[in-house]
Formats: sequence, structure tokens, C-alpha cells
Amino acid sequence: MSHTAACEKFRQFLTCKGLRVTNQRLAIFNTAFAQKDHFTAEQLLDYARVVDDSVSRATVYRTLPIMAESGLLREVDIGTGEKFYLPNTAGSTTQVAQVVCVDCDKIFEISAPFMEWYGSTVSSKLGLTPVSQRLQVSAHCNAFRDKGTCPRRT
Amino acid sequence: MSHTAACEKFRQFLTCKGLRVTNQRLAIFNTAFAQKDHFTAEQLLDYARVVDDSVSRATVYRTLPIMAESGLLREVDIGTGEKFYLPNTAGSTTQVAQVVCVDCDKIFEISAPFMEWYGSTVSSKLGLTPVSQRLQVSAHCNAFRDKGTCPRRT
DNA sequence: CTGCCTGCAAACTCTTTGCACGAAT
DNA sequence: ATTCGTGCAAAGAGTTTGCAGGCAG
Repeated sequence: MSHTAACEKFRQFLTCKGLRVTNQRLAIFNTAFAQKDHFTAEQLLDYARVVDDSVSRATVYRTLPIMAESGLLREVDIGTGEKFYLPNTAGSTTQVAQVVCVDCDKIFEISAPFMEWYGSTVSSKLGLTPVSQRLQVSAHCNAFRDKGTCPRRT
Repeated sequence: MSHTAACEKFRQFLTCKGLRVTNQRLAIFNTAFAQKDHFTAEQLLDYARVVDDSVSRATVYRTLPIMAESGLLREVDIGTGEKFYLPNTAGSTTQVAQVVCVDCDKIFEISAPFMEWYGSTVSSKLGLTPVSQRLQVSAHCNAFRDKGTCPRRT
């Protein structure tokens, strides 16, 4: 999905939900959707302020859940205290797992369609209806272990 | 593993690591290991204070990572802001997934040995060595949906 | 005795919220 | 003209940490 098409979808989503299309929301959305990698709320604030310096931290935090609900952004919680976000360029129904390198702080997104099957199977045995599932692998970097550094390292 | 055997293992772990066997650490460990279900740091503080009212919040928070490292306690992070803990009565190498009911706030622990295989497979493709993996399913309670309540509800 | 361990309270991180002003519809 | 959205700063939750005194080894 192109950036402009995504932006149009976001505007539609806002209108559809009775929410207003404000400059701040657009600036935040455009900045978020332009990212190539995972980012945090704080990073998004910095980036969005370059485009529109009137954007505040509060609005970023208030807009992130809206964008996530629209399906245009994915939220990733790897248990480090802060949440990460990622443009959802693929279809929103894709099931993905994360592989997190503890040396490089890099997050890899891996397609894992079997997760949904697992969630359904296990839930039904407990009399539950699955809502979502997440699968995360923490790993060490071989390159870092061998050479003391890694090309992916920040 | 019996409670007394576990306590002995904990003492050994402390000594082995050059850490001191204090009354507070023992009170916290015994309280934690007596739990039948998941508990939070704050709950553990309350429970431990019944046994030894000199136990402080700081010491609970400092002891929890030690107990987790010893393998006698498992740490479960379901992304709700607070961590949960659970006595590790089975062997420490057991791979478990969690099913979290969003209606009842109940956490089910489910054996999922394939997680380890998945972690290894995916990691090796990325030049990584797996450290740990977690698989969590969020689900709604059918009983709650149908009757507006659930026997597991707190 | 030595120095790790402790309780207390303050600090910290990330996120949420109350309020009065400002802008979208 | 309404009403929702906004920035600011303070509050909030959960956890960590600096410090002076206390207890294990």
C-alpha cells in the first residue's frame, strides 16, 4: 500500500469514527507511516515535530491507539517497558512473530500463521474464544559473540 | 519438588552465588513458593509481611530476580504493566505458553514444547542463538459472554 | 570485623489525565 | 456556534536506586 493511499484510509477511518482530521493527527500519521523500522512513542514525537512543531507528547500518545485500531499501524510489546510501533504495510490479518536480538536491540518480524491455529485450539479446550496471540523469541547475535560487534547494532 | 527441598535449593543457590542467607530472603522465598497461583510483586510483599513484617518492598523487588535466576520461580510478563510470578514446581526446562482470559484475568499455563524448536529454527536463519521464547494467547471467556459472569472471575 | 543487605523514601520511566484554550465541522 | 482536540504540566503505576544503619559470614 502506498503512503498516499494509506493516508487516505486513515482520513476515512477518522471520519468514519466521528473523529476530526487535525493537522497534528495527519503529521503524526505521515511520520509514523514513513518509518522503515520499529519506533517508540518518544521517537515518533521527535520525528513528527520536525514536520509540525506544534505536536505534543500527549497527542502522540493519544493518536497511537487510534492508528493501531485503524489497522494501519501495528503495536509490538516485547516486554521492555516501552511499546514499539511499525507501519502495517501488509494485510492487517497477517500473523507475525518477533525475534528480538538482545545484543543489537533489533526486532525481526517473522510470518507465523500457525499462531492463529494454536490460539484457537488451546482456547477452545479452555472454553475461551481467542482474541490475539503473540510469539516472541529472544536471541543472542552470533556476529556480536564472535567479533564483539554486529552490523545491525545501533 | 517439596517445599522444604525447594527451600534447601534456594539456600544453596544463594551460598553458591556468594549471596547471604537472610531472614528476609527466606521469608520472601517461602511465601512465594507456597503460592498456588500467579502473584505480583505487590501481593508477595503483603503475603511475606504476614510471616516477617520487617520485609520491605525494595527487598521483594531485589529478591524476585534472584529467585527467578535460581530457576525456582518463573517470571511471566503478559504486557499489562506488572509482572507475574509463579513457583516453578516442574522441571525448569519446561516450555510453557500462557492463555490469558481478558474477562477473568486468569492466566493458564500450557505446555508448549514446540516453542523451543520454533525459536531455534527461526533464530538460526537469522544468525542468532535463541535465549528464550514466549507464546501468549489472549482470549475471551465464553461463560462470561453467555451468562455475564464466570466461576474463575475474581 | 567487614562488607553485603536492608528499609526508607525519593527518583525514574513510560504513559495517562485534568484543565483551559483553540481549531474542525 | 458547538464540540472535540490540543498542549501543558501534573499525576499515576510499577519498579529501581542512594543512603545510612544492621546483620550474616
